[in-house]
Amino acid sequence: MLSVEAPLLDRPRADILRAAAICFMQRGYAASSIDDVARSLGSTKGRIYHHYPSKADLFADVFRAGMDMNFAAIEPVRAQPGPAIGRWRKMAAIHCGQMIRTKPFQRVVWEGVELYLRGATTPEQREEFTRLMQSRDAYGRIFREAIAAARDEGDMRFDTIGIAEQLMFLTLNSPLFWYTPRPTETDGDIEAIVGEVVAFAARGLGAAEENTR
Amino acid sequence: MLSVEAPLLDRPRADILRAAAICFMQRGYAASSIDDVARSLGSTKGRIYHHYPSKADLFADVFRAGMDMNFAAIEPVRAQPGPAIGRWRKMAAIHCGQMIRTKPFQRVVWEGVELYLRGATTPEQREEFTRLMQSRDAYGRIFREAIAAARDEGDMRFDTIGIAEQLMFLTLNSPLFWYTPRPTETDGDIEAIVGEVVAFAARGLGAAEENTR
DNA sequence: ATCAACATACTACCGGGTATGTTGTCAATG
DNA sequence: CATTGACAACATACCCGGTAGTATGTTGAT
Repeated sequence: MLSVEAPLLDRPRADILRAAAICFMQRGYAASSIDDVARSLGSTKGRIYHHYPSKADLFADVFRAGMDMNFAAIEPVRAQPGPAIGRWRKMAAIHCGQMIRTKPFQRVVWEGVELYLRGATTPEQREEFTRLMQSRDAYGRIFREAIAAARDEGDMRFDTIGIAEQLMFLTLNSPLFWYTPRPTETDGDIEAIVGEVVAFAARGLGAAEENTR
Repeated sequence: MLSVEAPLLDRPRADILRAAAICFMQRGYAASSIDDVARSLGSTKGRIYHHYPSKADLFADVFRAGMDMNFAAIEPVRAQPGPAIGRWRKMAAIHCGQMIRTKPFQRVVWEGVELYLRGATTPEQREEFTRLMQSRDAYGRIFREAIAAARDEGDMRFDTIGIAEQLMFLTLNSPLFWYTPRPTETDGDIEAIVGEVVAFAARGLGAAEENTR
């Protein structure tokens, strides 16, 4: 599930990506130095600058990898037939699981969105970031259309779709901010957490109590 | 509502606080420079360092001011009699409104919590930050006890109280991340947003549909 | 022998912090 | 009532550590 290589075919870059993701997660983009990332790899800057032209490009590639993993994860259930609410429940559970299992990458995605919205990008980086944001928007639209369809089918009810989408994503993303892996943790433990989060989001969106599965 | 002076009695510091809050909100703590804050005040570093010994202390004081405003805001309804769910609904609405109306300060509180949890503080600052975190925990406990009581009274249902508290706060805090003030906005518009957010959180916590008021 | 994949050494600059002016106010004093 | 001295509230000038980025080795594989 943490396959950075899959859409990459590029082993040396994958190691750098993982280390960078963890570094950016721990200290944030601005407070992370390239030397930090290199040190956590037991290497030096030269290695990183050989593969990435700048710190911003490295960050952007972590962002991209995170989004790629998300798209890949929901792909199997994305076009599944049946009522929208069933599709949404599966997609939501997968997405929430991604936040837990690939947390470092997803925190970079989160911070990347914030950096973009704050306009904290140089004009050159702006173009690359805009592409990444379009990717994220496309991903968001999949969920938005699912809950819109579920509302049309009478399985959800909420007022403003924009607000509903925001609240839904924040709920599903919330493990990014409070989940910390425990040594003895099993897949079942994680699924239990995901279950609670998805249940909260579903009820919040006005869905009935777990009729679909 | 945006009275920084109230618990301060110190006008010059209040101006610095506001400017710092906005700066920290826009670029984040690490990427904000003291010169940035000073520039936004039409001044220079000297002014700020005359009132605050370091950047971290300035940040901590913005944090403190934000928490003070939150405590003051919920004070009137905090010990109100009647069923817990009614108290919670009012507290939740007030808290959510705070996120909108005093957004710059609340984003600093948010980032302060993150910095603390990441351990991105020097040993000296650690002590001050610990006090601030205790304040925030005390604030959180007020809400936690409210939803716990509401569950005992049969008006809410959820499994893990810890997760429920996290999801509740993230939902109520969410305007921090997507709300942007519009020029033509009225108090009614804001209250409409707050209403939707609180309704989402209430349903998420398993409350019935607005029977209490 | 060439080149990818690094390491090393170096530069330039930004930003936190400090040391040192400058100015207005206000209180005490002769 | 004018003077002076002290101090708060800043501004200016400077230092210095850290960091992004670059330029230049070095080495192993093909």
